Parts: sequence; structure tokens; C-alpha cells
Amino acid sequence: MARPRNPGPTERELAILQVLWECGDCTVRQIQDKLQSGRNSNSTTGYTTTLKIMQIMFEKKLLKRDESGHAHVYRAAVTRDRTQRKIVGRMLDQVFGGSAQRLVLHALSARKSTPEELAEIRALLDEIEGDNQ
Amino acid sequence: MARPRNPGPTERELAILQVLWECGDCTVRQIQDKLQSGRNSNSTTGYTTTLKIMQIMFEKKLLKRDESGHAHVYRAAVTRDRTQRKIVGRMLDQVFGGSAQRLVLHALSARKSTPEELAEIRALLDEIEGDNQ
DNA sequence: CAAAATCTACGAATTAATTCGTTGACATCT
DNA sequence: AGATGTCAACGAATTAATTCGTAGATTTTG
Repeated sequence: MARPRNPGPTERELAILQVLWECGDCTVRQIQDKLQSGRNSNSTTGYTTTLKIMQIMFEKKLLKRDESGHAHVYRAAVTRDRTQRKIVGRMLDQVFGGSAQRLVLHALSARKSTPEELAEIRALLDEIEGDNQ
Repeated sequence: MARPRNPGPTERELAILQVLWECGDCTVRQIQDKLQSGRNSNSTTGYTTTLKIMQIMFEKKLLKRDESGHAHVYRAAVTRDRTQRKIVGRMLDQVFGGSAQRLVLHALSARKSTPEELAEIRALLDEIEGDNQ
């Protein structure tokens, strides 16, 4: 009679995954430092908060960890690609009614892309059209 | 000492906005029927639940309503474009580290697009490149 | 070794989101 | 008018997410 659990990683969990995807294996302390130093506009959170979230992520199988040392060393148990794909897929339905086109339009207008990036997107379009024929 | 309020519309609120954006003005009953008939894979929710969410959305200024009749008539107070833009912007940072390109790649591979849609995306790319020069 | 620092684990507190039940007002039907 | 049905408002209950405090174990430092 209440909200069912969210399928994917939450916002905070995603921030932690970002660090792990970029930096590889980390202790909680390393994640905490990265989050604090590079925090964009979020509130400062304490060490135990980060620890707690990572423990939950471990239970959810979002992270693996090496417990041999005193400080546990964490690693992402899900790939960046797969996670991003799931999130985009869900957002396509929830926000864009399944229209990938509208999503792309907004994505391209939301940030300025470099000419190189635009060229890569063109290449992808070529690839997709090639498959269709 | 807890979670701050989410900035944008929640998942359920988004589902209601989708209907209003597509169908225009609606009573709670109409929204409820649409959600039940077209529900994809979500659990069935009762009338009062939908009513409650729409009342909260009214308080949040996400909806306007005409209270002159017995059954209130609701209307979206936020545009689809603006809402989608915000959500994409937030997701760009949270999920894709600001890389619009990666988001586009996933969006295009997540769903098959028609040749017409792909052509429109090309046109948009042309436009963007024109602006840059 | 003793003191200080660090880390994990446990549990508590807070809040937003979600879900309904119930009640009273109003409308429609017979 | 009386019975029946619809609707808004209120409040309660549940759960996930988030945030820390504290205690006990381990490591490092003097």
C-alpha cells in the first residue's frame, strides 16, 4: 500500500557509480573525498552517509567489495553502458512517450557539442540507416 | 537531516502530465481512466490516489484548475518542452557526466527510429553546425 | 604500549512519495 | 423527496531515500 522500490540506482547511488566508473576501485574515503571536492551544487554530506549508501548498494548488488583489508575496497558491479541504457530507456517512456527523436533534440540543444561530437553522431546515423536497408 | 525535495515532477506526476499534454484539459476521472487503460506495466492505482497526486501537483504549481463546476477541470501549468529540457539537463550531468553525445548514442540505440526521424535529426545537426560558424 | 585516527556496522530520525479509506457536499435518477 | 452515485478534501499508513550519531574493532603514531 505504498511506493514500490525504484528499479535503478538512485541519484546518490549514481553519483557514486560515476566516481567508480571513472576512477576504478575505491575505498569509501576516496569516494567521499571525490564527491566533496567535485560536488556541483549539492549539500555536503558526511562520511557515514556515503558509507551507508555504499553498504546499501552492496546489498543491492550494485557494488562488489574486497573485504580482506581493514578498509574495504569497492568496485562497480554494473557497467556504465548497461546502466545508462536502462535509464535512457526508462526515460524515453516516462518523459518522451517513447520518441527517441524528441530526446535527441533536447539533448543536443541542452549542451553545445563540439564539431567532432556532431560528426560522430552523424556517423552513427549513417550506421543505423545502413542497417535498416 | 534528510532528503531535500526533488526539483522536478516525480514519476507519477510525469505520467499525469503526459496525459494532460496530449489530451488537453481533463477531470481527475478522465486522467484516471486514461492511466488505467494505457498503463504499461505499473500497478493499478485507485481514484483517490490519482486525485491526491493531482492536488499535490496543484499545490506545487504544476497544474492549474477550473473549480467552477462540481468536477474540477485540470490543465498543465508547465509546458512539455520546458519540462523535458530540465529533465534532460539534469540527467546529462547525473548520468552522462555532461556528455550530450553519449546520451544521444544511447537514445538512438535504445529505440528504432524511422528514416523520417533520422532525417529530422540530421537537419537539426545541420542547424547546430550552421550556428557554430 | 598508550593515544589518536580510521573504519565498519548498527540503528535511529527525517522527509518525500505513494497509496487509500472515510466523510461530507453536491448531482442525478426514479 | 429519497435513493444512488460522483467528487473533493482530509488525514492516516507505508516505504524508499537520505542523513548521521555512536560503539567497537583495527591501524597508525608518538
